[in-house]
Amino acid sequence: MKKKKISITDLAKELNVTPSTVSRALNGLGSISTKRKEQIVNLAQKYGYRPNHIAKSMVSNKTFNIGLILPEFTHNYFNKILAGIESITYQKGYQLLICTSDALKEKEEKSCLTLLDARVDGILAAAGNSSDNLDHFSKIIDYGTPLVLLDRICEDLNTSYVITDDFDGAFEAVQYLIDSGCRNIVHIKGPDYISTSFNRFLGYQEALRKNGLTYREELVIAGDSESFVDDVNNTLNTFPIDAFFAFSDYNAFDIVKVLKQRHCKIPEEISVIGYADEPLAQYISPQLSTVKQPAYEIGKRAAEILLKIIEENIELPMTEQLKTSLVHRETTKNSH
Amino acid sequence: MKKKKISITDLAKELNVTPSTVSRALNGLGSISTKRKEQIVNLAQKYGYRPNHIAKSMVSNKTFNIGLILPEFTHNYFNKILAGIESITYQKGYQLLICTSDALKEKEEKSCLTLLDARVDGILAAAGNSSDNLDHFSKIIDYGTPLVLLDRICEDLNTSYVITDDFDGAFEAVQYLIDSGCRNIVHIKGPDYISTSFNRFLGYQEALRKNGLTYREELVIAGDSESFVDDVNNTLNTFPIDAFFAFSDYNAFDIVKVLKQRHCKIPEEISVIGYADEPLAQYISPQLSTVKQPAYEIGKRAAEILLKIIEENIELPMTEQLKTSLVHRETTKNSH
DNA sequence: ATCATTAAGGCAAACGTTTGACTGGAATTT
DNA sequence: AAATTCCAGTCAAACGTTTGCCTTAATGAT
Repeated sequence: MKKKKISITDLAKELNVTPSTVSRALNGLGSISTKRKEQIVNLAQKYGYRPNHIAKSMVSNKTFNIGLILPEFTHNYFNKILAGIESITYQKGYQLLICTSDALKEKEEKSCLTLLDARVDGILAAAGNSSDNLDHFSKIIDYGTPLVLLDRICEDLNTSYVITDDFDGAFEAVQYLIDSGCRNIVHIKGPDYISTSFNRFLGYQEALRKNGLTYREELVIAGDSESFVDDVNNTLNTFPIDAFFAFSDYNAFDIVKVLKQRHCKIPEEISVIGYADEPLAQYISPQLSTVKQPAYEIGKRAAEILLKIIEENIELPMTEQLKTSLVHRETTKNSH
Repeated sequence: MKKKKISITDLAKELNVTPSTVSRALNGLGSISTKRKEQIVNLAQKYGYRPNHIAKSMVSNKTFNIGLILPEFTHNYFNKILAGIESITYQKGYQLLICTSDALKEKEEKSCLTLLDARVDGILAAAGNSSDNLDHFSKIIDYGTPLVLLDRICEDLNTSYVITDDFDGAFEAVQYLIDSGCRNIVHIKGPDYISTSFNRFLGYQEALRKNGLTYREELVIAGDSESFVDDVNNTLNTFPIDAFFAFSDYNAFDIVKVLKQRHCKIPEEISVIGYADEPLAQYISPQLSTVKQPAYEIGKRAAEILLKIIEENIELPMTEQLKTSLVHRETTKNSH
């Protein structure tokens, strides 16, 4: 059975002083005689007094809790983000209240309410891919709770963001492919309504354009399609493909599998670049070249920004863009 | 700026009733005329009233928060535990307050205090270190907060446990290797200060002993050493090795890589068994045989037990031991 | 017409803490 | 000696909610 903890009032009674005196003694505020203070501190020590954060929250309207909404925890990407966030919140004395959304809009909405009800001081959220509509987040903003969104920009939502430069990451990857001699580069595209996948798509196009290669719609395949593997095979049968740039590592894994089945030489005949640098990338054979997102850093920066907003009462939203880096492994040729 | 949320008192004022009436109307308790009730509910709706959980906690002495202490989140094992826990707590309307300990006793202690200070309804913890001093956990017990420990039993601590049998898991794995004809079995050992790795080490030794094989210190390699890959190669050069039993899948992956470089036939010449069944195990080639820990289940059961203790006010501790299972894939021979 | 019952809702305390305003007395200044 | 300052504390309200007890008025039974 949960025992009643000793309270400031209990201490006050035992010493025949008022709770205010005890509070001030313990917090070192107001003026209290050294003798009294010592007496109070000693008694608190003796009983192992611990302040009640809940009661504190009531009066201060501050919980030192940060809400975190992530789609799931089974992907390395989100774990690293979590680890990054935690490194900051721990240091600053905040606790993390976590919610998983399973990338379902419904659960995401519910999580927002739950966290708001819990009166968290701020919220960090990575919107799942399935929600093209982010109204539930505007509820957070309306209430005035600081919000930092990870990974995806949403034009309509006037809040802070920490994102990686998807355009640039994609551009760099495709530029590398071109530099290493590839000319017929397929892009595996993610859902259109997600800013990240759209930006990678744009980066792909821009890299082609800048190098005088024409963009061909036939060389773009939807990565989330049912017929994905078939589409890849068809494209390989129809065009003289020499490279793939995929929206995600998982798509890239599938492509490597297909190419191995077709006894294609990787990377001599066909190069492959993925996106995210999942740990798997290093373990498959050949090891996957990929665009590395600084997940830990993203979490860290997002937490830093959120706490800055909370503690310095900053009103205007800020956006921070982190750099990706191309990891050259075994599915790409050396560029000249 | 954080806006003040509408409170029960605000609603009460606007309708010239008392807060008690509003509270009862909203909770459907006490007797209130249908008209009044409707009026109150409508107004609450209009203003988007949301109850303040903090205030509720003050009077009920219940937070609907569960504290969670894990060493880290970058390993799949703990993520799965987290996912398992979350699946239960979400369903029962509890929130998770998470703390990472980095397997440091100091942080672990601090986390205990933090969670206690936050007045969580219960705590789930996976102890990270092997120190026999678990005073910080006994503090939780002393205060009467329900506690379920994961993964590791501590004799002195009279509380509930959900564990897997590392000794047994290791024993079974090594027994399998012996049954399939291996005699010179290398063990890749985890850090000494982690009890799980130590127990697996003991299981390895016991399996050898029981089968009349002598334990040889030279066949034990530290998995976390800088020179790990060199050590493996040296051992392979020096002894007629026919199997590896690794403390973790990641070590096993590295070994497979080394063996492939040496053009060793797996499993004909050398067998490999890992530990944990990381998702990667199925993606590498050959697919890794490994000891599967039911991580998701562990989390789930631990959460179930904790909530049972909390909600049914159960006093006596319970221990549940979950079975590991050997997953036979492509890095082990069939046993006779 | 009288008494008992009940429905509807008010009152106030409680949870643990903080904080602005106040007070009584001692110490200091003029 | 009177006026001023300062120290050490007290008082009470506030945060938002719940809940046991009480009051009022209406309803029903006799």
